[in-house]
Amino acid sequence: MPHQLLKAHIKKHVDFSEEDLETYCNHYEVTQVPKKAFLLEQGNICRFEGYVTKGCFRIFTIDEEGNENVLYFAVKDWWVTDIDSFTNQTSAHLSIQALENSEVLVINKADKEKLYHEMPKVEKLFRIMTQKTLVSLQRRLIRNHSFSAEERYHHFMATYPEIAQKLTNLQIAAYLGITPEFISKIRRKIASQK
Amino acid sequence: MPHQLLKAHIKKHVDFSEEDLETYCNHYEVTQVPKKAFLLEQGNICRFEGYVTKGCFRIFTIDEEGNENVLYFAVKDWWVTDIDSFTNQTSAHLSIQALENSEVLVINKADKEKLYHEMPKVEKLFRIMTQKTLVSLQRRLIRNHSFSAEERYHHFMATYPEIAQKLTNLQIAAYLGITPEFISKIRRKIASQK
DNA sequence: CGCGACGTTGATTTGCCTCAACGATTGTGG
DNA sequence: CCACAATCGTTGAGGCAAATCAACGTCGCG
Repeated sequence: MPHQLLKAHIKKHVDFSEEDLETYCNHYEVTQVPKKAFLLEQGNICRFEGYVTKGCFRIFTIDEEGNENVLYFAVKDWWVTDIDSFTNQTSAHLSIQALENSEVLVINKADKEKLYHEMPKVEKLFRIMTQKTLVSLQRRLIRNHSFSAEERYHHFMATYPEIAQKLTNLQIAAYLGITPEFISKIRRKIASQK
Repeated sequence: MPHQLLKAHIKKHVDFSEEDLETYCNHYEVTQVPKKAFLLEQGNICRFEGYVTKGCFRIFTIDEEGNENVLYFAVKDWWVTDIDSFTNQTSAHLSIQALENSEVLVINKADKEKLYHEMPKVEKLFRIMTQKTLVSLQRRLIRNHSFSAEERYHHFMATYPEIAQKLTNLQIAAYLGITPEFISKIRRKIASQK
């Protein structure tokens, strides 16, 4: 069942035969991740690339002052990995933690390399997906420059309502780069306008 | 000569035979771009993917309030394109302008698609390069959250001294998301410390 | 030479943070 | 199942980093 989701995901991006899909997806293993468990911790080497089929993750770093910065949240149909650490097998800058009981399809480095080699279409798939991710990150960067904290909050809530409802203000704040207190003040403002 | 630069660039990332390199690079055409000329303007469709061999470009957007936000600067050995517009042939969000007399190797969409199809290694090359770009953008996003304006300025100057020397304060400010006046104040502070 | 773009500087303002105190809600062990 | 702790959300006072606005000096260029 979880593999069906992955297959549908792939078909949206590239043209795979049913046979290729089968071969490819068979290398992914279903993993249950309990709430609060870490899939990856900053400093370790990322041994997997994951595709979320259930639940929710936060992908974040902790800087020198101990502040948590959330790079993104991953729910059903999103990918989770530290790309840099996974592709180069170097120490990870990112941590990945489940915010609720979750399920992920994971593939290891050796299998992934083998598939890149044996199935050129896999290169294409990930070239396209990485490009899409890059474009959305570029837009987010520009938004961070041209929007105020309040505008970024509204944008996030409007764009990802299903994700937002799984999160605490603290987590949203760590994603937007603002304080939870300030989110509270934004909410009050909205409430008073109604 | 400009093609040699591109060849060296490719060899750094993937394993191409001399023959493959030759075939591939022959599809790139040398283009001269005079200072202040636009390679691409927001709203048009991006017909090219470019590799800079000389000069300097700014890749930016103008938001509703008329503020310019610089996504990045491209000098020798950097790529310039609006990925989203180029891959989907949709209207561009980005503008690309030469800051000095420059030279670019460009390839058009049809040739690029043909090469993706005929040479699977090209998929790999761009998958890898896009991943690297993504990682550096992720880090930049985190830096924007955890660093102050002054720290970001110092980081930029320390990381890209050769690029910085080609830029005005106004351009650096548009890249960092701060005002040119504030850069001026940072500089004064540095000067007074010596 | 004179114009326009850029850099500097100071005064003022403001968006957001910090800190601290206090409810509300959730989770947990007895 | 309740009590208590821990975590989270709210609120307000005060502070600070950086923006805004305006004026002026300077440099490169037509």
